[in-house]
Amino acid sequence: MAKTGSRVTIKDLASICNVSTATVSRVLNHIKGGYSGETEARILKAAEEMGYAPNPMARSLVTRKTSLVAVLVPDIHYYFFQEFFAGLEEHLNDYGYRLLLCNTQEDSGQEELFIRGLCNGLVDGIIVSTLNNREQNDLLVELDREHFPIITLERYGEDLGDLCCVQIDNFETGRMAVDYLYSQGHRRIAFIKGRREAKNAEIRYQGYLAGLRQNGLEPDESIVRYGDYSFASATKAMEELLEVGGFTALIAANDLMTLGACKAITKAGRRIPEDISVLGLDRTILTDTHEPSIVAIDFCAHEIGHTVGKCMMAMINNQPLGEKVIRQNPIFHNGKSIRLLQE
Amino acid sequence: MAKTGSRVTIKDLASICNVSTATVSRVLNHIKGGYSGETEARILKAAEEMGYAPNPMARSLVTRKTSLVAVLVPDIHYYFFQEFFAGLEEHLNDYGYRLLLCNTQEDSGQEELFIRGLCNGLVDGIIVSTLNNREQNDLLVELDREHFPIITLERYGEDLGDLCCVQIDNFETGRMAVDYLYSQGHRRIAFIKGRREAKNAEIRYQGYLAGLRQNGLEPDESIVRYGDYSFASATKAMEELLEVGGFTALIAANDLMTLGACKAITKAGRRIPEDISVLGLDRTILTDTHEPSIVAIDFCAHEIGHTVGKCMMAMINNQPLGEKVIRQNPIFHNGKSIRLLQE
DNA sequence: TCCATTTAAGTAAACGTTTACTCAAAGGAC
DNA sequence: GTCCTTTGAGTAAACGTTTACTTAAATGGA
Repeated sequence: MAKTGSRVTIKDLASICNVSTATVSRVLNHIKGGYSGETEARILKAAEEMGYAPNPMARSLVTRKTSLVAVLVPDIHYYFFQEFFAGLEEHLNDYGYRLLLCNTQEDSGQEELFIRGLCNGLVDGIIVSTLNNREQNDLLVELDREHFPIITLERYGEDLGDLCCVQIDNFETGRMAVDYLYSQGHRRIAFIKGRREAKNAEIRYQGYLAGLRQNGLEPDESIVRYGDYSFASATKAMEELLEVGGFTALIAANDLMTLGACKAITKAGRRIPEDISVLGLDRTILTDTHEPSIVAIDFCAHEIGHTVGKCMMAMINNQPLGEKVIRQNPIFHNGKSIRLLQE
Repeated sequence: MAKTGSRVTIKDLASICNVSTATVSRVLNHIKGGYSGETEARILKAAEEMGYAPNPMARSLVTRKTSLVAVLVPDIHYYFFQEFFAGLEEHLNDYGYRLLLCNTQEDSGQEELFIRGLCNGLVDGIIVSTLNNREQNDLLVELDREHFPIITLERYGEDLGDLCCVQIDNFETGRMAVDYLYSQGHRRIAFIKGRREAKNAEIRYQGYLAGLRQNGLEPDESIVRYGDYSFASATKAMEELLEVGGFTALIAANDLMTLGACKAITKAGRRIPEDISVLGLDRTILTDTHEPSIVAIDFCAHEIGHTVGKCMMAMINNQPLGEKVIRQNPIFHNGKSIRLLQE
């Protein structure tokens, strides 16, 4: 029984049970009406015994739904995308959906290739998560206009039309970081930014500035440096900052730069957090396992995954979506305790 | 032109070009013969202009191939699986294949559910990677017997039949680690093992023992401890080892335990590597970014991905596979330099 | 008893391809 | 001119479902 590979079809069941394929289909899909309880039991029993499993291709061909969703990420090595994917999968599996994972390798040419190859019937929807902002939004907007379910993550641009965009609250992230350090008594807070071109990095910096002003502190560009998100770039930036001096806390724009900064600090013989407090934007396994332990802001990637999953199911089922832009609040993460800052 | 969402079919092309669907199909699939150059050009032009894209479901229904492969991993958070997935994707994308990624969450019940749901026509093959060895191998063996393409990673058991198993050379990993430390002058080498139930952890330990004997060293159980692969377990194990003392080097069975051990060492006021040399089995981003920098053995997950991709394509195309068990040699990784130990 | 309604099905088209088979015309050898 | 082969197609079945439409029998009310 339940032979896994045997190709028993709905026709086989029909002929064995002396009914039509229509009846079998109705029973198997639990469509009410159109058959007696006796017939139902007979068909169900036969299906069970013969190990019937529906052919997803045949079904999809007629229903025009595949129960497949594609997720495009720039690079699965980023902790954020791992968390995001896990949350999304958790949500969509409940609806019988499976996920195609595609690494675009931060190349928008690749991205377009994937999208064009997937949107024509293979998947019911596409989720595009971008590392930073991308210019090439036209294709997405066009698909969206044709009512093909598309959701983007952290994508920015003037021409996004009605596209459903889910974003991290980058501004709040930066503001929140300052707030925390201020509450710990810090009055001079250095900042290591992300790439100049990165929109979200810029927004985090704006949040940092707002946080300073809100607490009556004067922004000072002499204790702000650019990095390129890499470990080494932050080490270098931190060395420069240490020469300038005059601050008691540091905010770094991502996890790798946080670690890179820490290296420069300990190398210089300063202690964390006694001499300099370090706060990382983007809590990941790297910041979690770091010694000495550091404070970090959690981007709630797992929760974002759930949110996106919910939106995607709504779009696929043609349900109203409410607002098109959803902003996920970051969570403040200090050692083992996690709490939501905004209710 | 090239309207992405419009559903132009082969029939549309046929009627516009005044040919049959068969001819269109032949042209589009580059099947030689059956049409003139003039006809070919006309059809190709129309297809381009109307933005024709074949319906993958309809095609799959008749060809019985979906160009989809499923990858089951216990948890995508493990660096090994990220690397593995990236390598596999790189390889299979070249053949027009896309990957379904499924997190089994280290639960063999989940694993079975996924497999049963996928093997009936949705994917052309399944790759099952296991964190440790699993008992429930029957389903896999049965599918394999029915010639459904299955490849397993790091799976162990008596009853694996003709299953294609790709494995890390865990034995060599342990042996190699000892060899390196011996070459650096160490004569007393401690070891933190993985879980007692884990087959691959046990094999690594056997490699460690063999490495000791091979170099004329006497194994000493007093400087061997069990961990459970977690950071905390290694910190605890290391604290115990430090009390025992009498060693100058340590080998830890994975990346998290390597970091956990380092924490205990620095907390105890000992320096790395001056007082104690640390060598990690499994090089990951965690060991890469650790300060002070540590030596680690790379499991070549990316390369394994390529190997598995090659095997999978061979199985799908009914080509001979050669040996069914493939063992991937680990690579020795010291800071930035990587070199193969065995040619 | 007669008519209307419900129940329990069956029929057949449709989804968009691929492909085995057929076939007519043209070309070439003799 | 006849026969064989090649070329350039067309025909239609098949893949395994779903579903709109039809139908016959049973049920129920008056």
